[in-house]
Amino acid sequence: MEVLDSPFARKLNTYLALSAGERKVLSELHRRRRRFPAGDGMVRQGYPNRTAYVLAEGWACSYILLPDGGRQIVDFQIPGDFLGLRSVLFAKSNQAVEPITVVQASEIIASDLMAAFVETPRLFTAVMWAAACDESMLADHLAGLGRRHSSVRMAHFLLVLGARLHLVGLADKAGYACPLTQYHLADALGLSAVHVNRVLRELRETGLVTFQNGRVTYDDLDELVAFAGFDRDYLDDRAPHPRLIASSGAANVWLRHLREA
Amino acid sequence: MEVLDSPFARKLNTYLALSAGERKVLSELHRRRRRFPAGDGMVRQGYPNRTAYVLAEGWACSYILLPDGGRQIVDFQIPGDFLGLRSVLFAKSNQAVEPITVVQASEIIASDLMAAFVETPRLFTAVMWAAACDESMLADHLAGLGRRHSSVRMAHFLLVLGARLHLVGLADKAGYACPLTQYHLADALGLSAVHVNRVLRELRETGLVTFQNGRVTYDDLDELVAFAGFDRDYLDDRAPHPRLIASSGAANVWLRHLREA
DNA sequence: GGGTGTTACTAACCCAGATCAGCTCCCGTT
DNA sequence: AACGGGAGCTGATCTGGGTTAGTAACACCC
Repeated sequence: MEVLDSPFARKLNTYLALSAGERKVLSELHRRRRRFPAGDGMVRQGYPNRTAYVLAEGWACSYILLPDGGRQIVDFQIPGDFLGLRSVLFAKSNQAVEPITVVQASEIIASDLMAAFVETPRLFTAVMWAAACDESMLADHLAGLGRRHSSVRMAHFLLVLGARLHLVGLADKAGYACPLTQYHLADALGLSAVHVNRVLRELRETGLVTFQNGRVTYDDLDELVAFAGFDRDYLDDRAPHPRLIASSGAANVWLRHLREA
Repeated sequence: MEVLDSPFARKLNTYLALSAGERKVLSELHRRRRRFPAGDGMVRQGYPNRTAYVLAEGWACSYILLPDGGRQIVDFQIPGDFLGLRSVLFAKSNQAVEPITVVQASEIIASDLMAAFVETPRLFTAVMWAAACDESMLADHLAGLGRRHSSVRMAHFLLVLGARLHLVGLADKAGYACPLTQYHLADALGLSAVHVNRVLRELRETGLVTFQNGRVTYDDLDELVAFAGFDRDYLDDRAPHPRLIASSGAANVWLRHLREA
């Protein structure tokens, strides 16, 4: 199989096989590259911002700062993820975005995106699917914070992250490279950094996963999956509805209606 | 000011003043009414489902069932809210939806919605805005679960709910009618029902809010807002970007491009 | 080569909130 | 009138995870 030129294309391709033409259009969206050094805010909370990006390389996170100074990481962005979509739509975003490593991102201009959709309507379906998928993961994250105990929450989180990275070819059955610090995990999982350390030790000592030296290594994947109550079909079940694929995309329905009008 | 005919129209109208024609198109979407008795599942977790609804009357909630039997309520749906959008897009939804009271909902057929967008493109902007707004509230809920203590979490939650109900004319400065039980609050806020009771008592006894007999009453709104660290402009800040309004909607950009193609 | 910052890691203690085990009140059934 | 079930409410006890207060290892920089 041909190597796809960007993680974004690779991700979209997973459930909606893209034609050569569609891939070309996609790659043209990636013209305006920008580089962000690690740690510098890309989007600030409460400030207007008008650009969206697609992450090409590196990791970032979006978070909410609370009045008492605490922060809650809402999501991590990995290669292939959209970034700052909300801040284009809203006058102010309630979230801030910060690169974790050095980040390479392609600036997406709304009109370019629209034009791309027009040229290749199936891209619309694919992008909508990716967005809906993200929201579904957000709900899952929320359920973990509300109802899972720390070690299960951690185990589940590491597995979801692995599944997402797998989609863009950055993880395999053995594990994945992970630039997060224990502080990032704490802020994402609603725990203290101290407790994150305890939980990671526990998971390591019981032979489930090892989080160390910037790598996550599955020590016993089956046990880990069982312990976390992780749905093995995690991302598969979020595949677009067969009907959508069969009709070659909602965008086509849209287009047909437009032309009849 | 004229009374708008549905909560959905009323909500969309708040930030994007709708013309009479647009309102008419909207109301036509509401033709296929369905009634759901309280308690019966409308969408089941893990089952395919192909219909989306707009809630016209009553309350519902969407939740995730965890392997250990716990449940986490992800969101409450109040009149004017979309419902089951995800389950149209995905083969399976990871969430279930259940009416809390008797629910009147309008079945929305994808092609009707598309047709409506074509007739009145600004509706597209308005609906996208509402969807993005929901996602932003989801992130806020998540932050509460991760980083707010029980009483602040509760206070904040009751205020957000009030703000949402206010948008559709179901709340005023004094409070609002609320059919939720303490168990609902527990499952939404990640607490035990016992603790919910204690927190509600505390808030009542300190003279901030009273949750009783199916009503939420603000006893001291200013104090409550301060205590919860609630952003007074909560929903205002989620207004669409001025640019969107000025250009009379993203959908127009979209349409223009389509016609040039 | 010492100074300063960041991340990992640990132990001791404490508290927010869970769990358990009851209670009452209300409303709808038979 | 008796029954049952759901919702609200409360006290006693326990515990998961927070907080505080450190140490150690490794950067990077002057």
